[in-house]
Amino acid sequence: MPAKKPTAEDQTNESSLGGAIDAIMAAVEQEEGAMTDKKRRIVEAAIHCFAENGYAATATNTIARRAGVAEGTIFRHFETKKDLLIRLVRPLFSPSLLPLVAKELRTETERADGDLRTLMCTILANRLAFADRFAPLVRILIQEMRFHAELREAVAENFPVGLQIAADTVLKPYIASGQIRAVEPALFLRSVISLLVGYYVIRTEVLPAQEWDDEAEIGRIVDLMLDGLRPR
Amino acid sequence: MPAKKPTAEDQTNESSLGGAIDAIMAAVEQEEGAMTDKKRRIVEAAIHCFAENGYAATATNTIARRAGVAEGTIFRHFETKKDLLIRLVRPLFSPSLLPLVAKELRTETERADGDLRTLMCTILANRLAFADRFAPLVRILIQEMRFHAELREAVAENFPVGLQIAADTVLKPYIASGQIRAVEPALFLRSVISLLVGYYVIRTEVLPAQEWDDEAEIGRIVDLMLDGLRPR
Amino acid sequence: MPAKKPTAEDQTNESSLGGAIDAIMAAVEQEEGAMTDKKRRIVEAAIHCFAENGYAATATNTIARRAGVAEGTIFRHFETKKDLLIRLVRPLFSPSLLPLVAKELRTETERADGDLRTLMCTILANRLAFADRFAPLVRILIQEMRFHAELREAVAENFPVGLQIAADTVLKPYIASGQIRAVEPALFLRSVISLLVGYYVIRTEVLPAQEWDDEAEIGRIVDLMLDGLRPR
Amino acid sequence: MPAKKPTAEDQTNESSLGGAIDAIMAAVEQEEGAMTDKKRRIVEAAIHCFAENGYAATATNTIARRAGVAEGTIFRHFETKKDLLIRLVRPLFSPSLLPLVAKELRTETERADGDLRTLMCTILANRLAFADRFAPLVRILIQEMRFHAELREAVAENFPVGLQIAADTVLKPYIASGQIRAVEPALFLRSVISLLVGYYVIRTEVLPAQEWDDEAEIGRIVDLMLDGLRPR
DNA sequence: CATGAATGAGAATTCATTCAT
DNA sequence: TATGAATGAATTCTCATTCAT
Repeated sequence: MPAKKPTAEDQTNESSLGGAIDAIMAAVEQEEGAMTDKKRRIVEAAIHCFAENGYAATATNTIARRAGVAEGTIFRHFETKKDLLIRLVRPLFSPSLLPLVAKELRTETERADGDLRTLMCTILANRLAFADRFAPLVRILIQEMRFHAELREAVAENFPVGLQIAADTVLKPYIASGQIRAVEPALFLRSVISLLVGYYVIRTEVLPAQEWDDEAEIGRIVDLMLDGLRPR
Repeated sequence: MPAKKPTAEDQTNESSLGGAIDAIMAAVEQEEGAMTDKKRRIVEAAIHCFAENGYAATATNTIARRAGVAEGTIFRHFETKKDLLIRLVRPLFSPSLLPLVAKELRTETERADGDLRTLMCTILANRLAFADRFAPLVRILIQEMRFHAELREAVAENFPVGLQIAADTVLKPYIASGQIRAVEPALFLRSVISLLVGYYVIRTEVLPAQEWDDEAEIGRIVDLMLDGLRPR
Repeated sequence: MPAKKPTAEDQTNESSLGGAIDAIMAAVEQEEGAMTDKKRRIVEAAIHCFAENGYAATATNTIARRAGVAEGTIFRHFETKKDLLIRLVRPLFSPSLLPLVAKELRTETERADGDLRTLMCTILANRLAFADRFAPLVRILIQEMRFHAELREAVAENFPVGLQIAADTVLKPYIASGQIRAVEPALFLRSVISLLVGYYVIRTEVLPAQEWDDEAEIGRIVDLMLDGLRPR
Repeated sequence: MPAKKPTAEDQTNESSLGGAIDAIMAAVEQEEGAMTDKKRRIVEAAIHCFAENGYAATATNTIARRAGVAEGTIFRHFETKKDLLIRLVRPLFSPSLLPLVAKELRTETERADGDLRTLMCTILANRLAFADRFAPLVRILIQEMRFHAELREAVAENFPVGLQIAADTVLKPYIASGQIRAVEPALFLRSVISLLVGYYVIRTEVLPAQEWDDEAEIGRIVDLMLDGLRPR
């Protein structure tokens, strides 16, 4: 018995991904169709490994061990290692995901009932929740985008759509009603995203040990965006 | 050596590092001491390769070929591939670099002569120039930080110092004089950095093909920061 | 599988291990469990190479070529080159081997029926046969012991047991019956082993070209041991 | 300053060779002629390293560091690594060494004045002293002989001479005078050497921690040789 | 579907040796 | 004589992928 037979035990369930994995697996399943148990475990393990060590530094052998399957099994389900990467990230651009976000946005807008501050807080909070839910996938996407044209293209295709939706839904009505100055939509979006991403990175990567009160922090960010640094 | 704004051309041809490399090499040389010609070429090639393809996906053999040296020569100068990575990035935390930035900040503050908007624009412009000058190193640092504890530690050690300097030099005097509302320094810094980084990424990574007018964009960012979205 | 006396011919042609290899492979198989054909061939080739050129001077690539397998295959079955070495030598300390020797000793003792000379001749002859049978492994063990703590430990663990058995089975009864002077067991054992090893080395390493009559030589050694140099 | 400059400090003077090194260096010097300080240190370091880790596992770089010289310096004094090995061991076969031993033997014989036991004890004690004095060289010789034809040839050329001397000086006269039975010289020599080597190995390699009383042990060995195991 | 032994190209690293200074 | 940077072939080990079972 030369090579140790991998077992499910080998899966180090240190689950640094938190409950996120369930939402992700659901999204992946929607893309991939029905999955056998082994395939599901491969996907899960690959997300773990890619997110933690990066694509290039992850051996298929490592994924197999973590998934508790034979190395060959991976290649029964995914043509190549790269194919695995791409199909993992794909759900992020699922046609069912972006419209969902758009719909959420619209609902939030209606609920806020014209109160700009409430609206922005809700939007940011929801985006933050989304990021948390898909954190490992997003992390993989961001890490690997630079090195894989396929991923870049997927982003390029889908991102503008999201921006347009956001601009149309949020920005225009409020500029029209005079509650927001006439800023460029691109600047507005970039700024909101930058501030949110900045907070997200600090919270999860730079100072994860610290206690964070998302609601309060988002409130401060929104206030800064709305009122600026200068005293009124 | 003035910062050279990267353009789309740089993305495609072989030397995407542009003139930046000279400033970097000078900084590296200050850390490493006198370098033989071959060692210099190894450093240069490694920066290129790591920045373009990532650390894990770069073979030492590739670096050697690009540097025009034998593969063994790399290991005469750097104990391991990882050692090479770490010593490349080190100049970013050079004791001669951070104080320099601090000094620049002070000079800028004095020059602005109390005009907040001018000051912030100058600061952002200078930071942007710095990023451009050390772009490849910064890119390597950001890409690899997640995977190498040594890099994270170096950042953790040096970053807070920079923040403190910024807070003391810029924020406090202006809050004292009533030109800035009493916001938390952490929030202020995070926001400024987020907005600047967001712009930098968009400009160099997401839409490098577009023409960017740094001065104007920085002006808009500063206005947003100072006045907020709401009409005054 | 009777011991085959090595001759000068064996020294020069490729398979200097002669028929010994079969007995060895059986012992290795008992330790390693069922082995694939390729693994068996790796073991065989490694024994050959290590015995002939030493561990440090043997390239895994050489072993692979001799075994007719890909180099990678070696590392599928053995974690490192050193692991291969240690697992090769292990059968020499197999729990199934030492008791076997002890049992042989007892049988020999009984058969000799009190005749000391016959007994000692039988014992030496059997030990010589054992050495011949496992010659390559023994050679590897002796050559590499100095450089690998793991091997030394294995010897240190197992050797004393063998000595004790020998002392209890052979020496004590004969001292008790007055056929042997009251010598220290340690001295006795060391002497017998030294004389036998000395003969073995001369026969196989120093003067392998010469014809050796094992039975007669052992007789002379035993006579010397029993009667000494002085005329009686 | 990429590579650390080796200094004399790097010589780990844990001197496992004991005072032996002086006698050896004198012998080497007689072979090599006058030596520069650096060359002497190379020789010393090489003896250390080869004895401790074996020839194949010792890097010239390691020798250089231990000697506190540049790697290139080794090749100024010795054509190749193998040349270094061979010239190190050569003093063991120095024309000045073997006759010396022969002369010692004759002196010992005369002094013993016919008393066989005294003579043999003296001889063994002297041989043991010799082994101790040249231990590292002897160790290297024994370890590497199997792998280097040059060494084997040197042994083959010189060993028989020593045997002949021993036989003529010690054995023949005592057989003639009836103090020793008419045993084969070869058997006699082999036995004495085996017993002595056996003791030496046990004392220095197997149980070096134990306290050894050379004189007493040699006495026991000689008694065993002379009187045998059977009671008289 | 699943396995896991086998592959061989390629990875990082080592090392004896050369050579300009 | 001494240096140490440079070399490039060789070495140990890794890894994505294939394929017979």
